[in-house]
Amino acid sequence: MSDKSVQKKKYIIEKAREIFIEKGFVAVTMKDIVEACDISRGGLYLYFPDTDAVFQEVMKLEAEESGDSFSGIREDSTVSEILALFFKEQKKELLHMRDTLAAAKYEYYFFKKTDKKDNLIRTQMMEAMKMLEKLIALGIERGEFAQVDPKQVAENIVYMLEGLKVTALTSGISEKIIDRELMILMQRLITED
Amino acid sequence: MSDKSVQKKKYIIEKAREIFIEKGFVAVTMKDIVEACDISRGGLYLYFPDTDAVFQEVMKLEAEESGDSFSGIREDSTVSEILALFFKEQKKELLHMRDTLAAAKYEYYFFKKTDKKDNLIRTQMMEAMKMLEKLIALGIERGEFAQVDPKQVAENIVYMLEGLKVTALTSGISEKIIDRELMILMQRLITED
Amino acid sequence: MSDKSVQKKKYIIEKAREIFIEKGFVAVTMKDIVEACDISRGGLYLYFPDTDAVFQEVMKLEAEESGDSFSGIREDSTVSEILALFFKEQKKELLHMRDTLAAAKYEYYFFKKTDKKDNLIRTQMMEAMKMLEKLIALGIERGEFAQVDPKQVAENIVYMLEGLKVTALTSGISEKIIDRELMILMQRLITED
Amino acid sequence: MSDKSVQKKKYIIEKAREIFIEKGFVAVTMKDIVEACDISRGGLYLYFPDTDAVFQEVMKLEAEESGDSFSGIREDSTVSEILALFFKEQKKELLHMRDTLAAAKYEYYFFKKTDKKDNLIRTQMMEAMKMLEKLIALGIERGEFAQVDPKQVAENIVYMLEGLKVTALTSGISEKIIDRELMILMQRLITED
DNA sequence: CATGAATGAGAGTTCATTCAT
DNA sequence: GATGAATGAACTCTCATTCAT
Repeated sequence: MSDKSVQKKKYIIEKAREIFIEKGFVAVTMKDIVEACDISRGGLYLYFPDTDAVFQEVMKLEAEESGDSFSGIREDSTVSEILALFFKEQKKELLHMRDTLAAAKYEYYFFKKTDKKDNLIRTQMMEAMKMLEKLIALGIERGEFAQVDPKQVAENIVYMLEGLKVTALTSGISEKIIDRELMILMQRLITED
Repeated sequence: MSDKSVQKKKYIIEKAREIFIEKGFVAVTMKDIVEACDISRGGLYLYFPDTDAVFQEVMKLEAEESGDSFSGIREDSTVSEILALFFKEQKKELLHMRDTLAAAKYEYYFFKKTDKKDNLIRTQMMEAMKMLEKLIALGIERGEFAQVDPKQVAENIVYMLEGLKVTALTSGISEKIIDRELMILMQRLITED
Repeated sequence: MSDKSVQKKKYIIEKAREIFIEKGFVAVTMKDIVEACDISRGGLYLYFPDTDAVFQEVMKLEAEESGDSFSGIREDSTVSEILALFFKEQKKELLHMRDTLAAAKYEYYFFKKTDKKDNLIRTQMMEAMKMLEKLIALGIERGEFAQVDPKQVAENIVYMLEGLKVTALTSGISEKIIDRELMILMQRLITED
Repeated sequence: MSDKSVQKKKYIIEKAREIFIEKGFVAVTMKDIVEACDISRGGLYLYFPDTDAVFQEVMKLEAEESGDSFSGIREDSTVSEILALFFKEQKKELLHMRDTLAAAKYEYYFFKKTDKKDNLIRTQMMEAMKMLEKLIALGIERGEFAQVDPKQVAENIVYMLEGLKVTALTSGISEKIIDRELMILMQRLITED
């Protein structure tokens, strides 16, 4: 694919992303994307065969870009500081769930009979779990955290975050509650059981 | 509405429920419902103007029927027993999320700009929270539970349950993990902080 | 299907027949049929899923209607007279092949991987062969025809008629030639070998 | 046109031929040809404006190449031997009609309102007739054949061959029947009337 | 010459919705 | 009330054809 093609494909993905955020996955038509991108009817099909393919690429792009996280970490940060940063990011996301692909992703995976292996939500949850597990283990090692089971606590955190996310999407969730729940999660690490 | 009409309406709602479980909310068409019910195209419109209206009634019916819960509670049950029963019910649901309206409900509320007041998910979460809060307060009063903040713990439980539910829907969740997470929730009530 | 539906279906088939005569099979679109029938886009799909289905019914109707042949036969006709009538019909058809479904049928069967059993062209050829065979056998019995092999001559006649038909369609064929070829076929029966 | 151009054009024609054999004439698109040749979309248009033009050239090439027939004829062959060779060639073709352009050609001429002069099927039929006529006349002269009307018998043979061809395409035809029908044609020349 | 991205016309198909019976 | 035929809007998808490079 030529350089220009790559650019155009990326442009389509970015435009489509906005639509998926707004309308979810199922409700989005190829026509919606065509109109958003202001390209011709057939033009879109040069790049993607269906909305599914577009959505996959949208998710892929997002996954790549989110790799930039934790850029604010300094070498000499304590584990608590890093974790605090992680929760801060999570809070930011929770406050803007409506401007996020989350709902579309949920929709997509609710009804896709997709191989468990290439389930992005699962993959990202697993990655988050592993990252947290390592971090917690390190915190325990350094004496910052209580003697908890790192893996178990990591999983617990991730499930709770999912709960907060989906609640934010369906019912809305206040900053106060977010703060409180995240606080509980953090304290559990520090508090002696 | 005549008696026969009431019956027919209920019949439609029950058939439609199966479709919403299978296909979610957005993907379901009036045609799907007509075909599932084996009624005439025009016939459905006598009862419901669109899928939205059908889905609302499906949810309403389900809410009414789920009121039958806690039927297994005996007068002399301890609070722990009641809570255990509640978690047992939750576990059962978590193991069969795919045969549940949950995904359709999420889908529905993700993209409905609906009045916060008639958001059934919210309502049901609130009810669950209040019920749990009272139960926990009672448990504390009776000395069964530790001195926790009933409201806060109730909310925490509900959010975690949401997290497990949505995870079950998108990625699947093993019985082992369900057991463990529910166990953690229960222990937190009993354990001395 | 209601009486009205049956009427409408027949109406569609008749209109479609004209189009198939004009354009063959492959080139005809559902849109062509819709426009010829002056019905709505979706309307046609209530009756037929695709052009293939329409064409099948067109052929079926034609097969039924062509059963009316040989209505001019009298009880006391000689076999020669009957055969002459048959050839007269064939001549009439050969002179108007362009107003016939023949080309569309050929097109249809050239590229359809259809079960040999439900191949209408084949079926009709076989029927014609059998009919001719019986007739010739009868003619021999009655002493009208020479002692030929009825089956073999019948087949020969049918293949030759196919040859004349397809030639008429691709290159045109003059009445003179038709007369001569049909004459040869007839004479072969009468002439002593 | 440069030498390279000529080569490329021939290459396209050969590839296109395969497609026309497989799909007939009407169903073939410029895209089909482009893909079969693995050339650029625009590239094809440099050589041919539409499928019609491609098909014409395909037929032209084939006509030229088929001129190689009768290469097996020796100077001292009898007319019967030459005719037998001709029928042998015909039989071979009849047994492999599906790997032949015949169906596409029929399709093409069924619906082309083309000038009778440049109708290749007609031209080729006429040539075959003339060739046969001469051959038969020669056979009669040499005393190999009975005193038939050469022109009339030649035409008769050609029409019958058309009948067998089109039957082979639509319904299939067994080797046994081919043999018998060709035998009948030959015998008619030899047998005394 | 050659490429292949881009366009837009047009065919296929599905459904929400209406309405005569 | 109930039916289901009919309509037409909306979407999907494919190609012939053009054109900048």
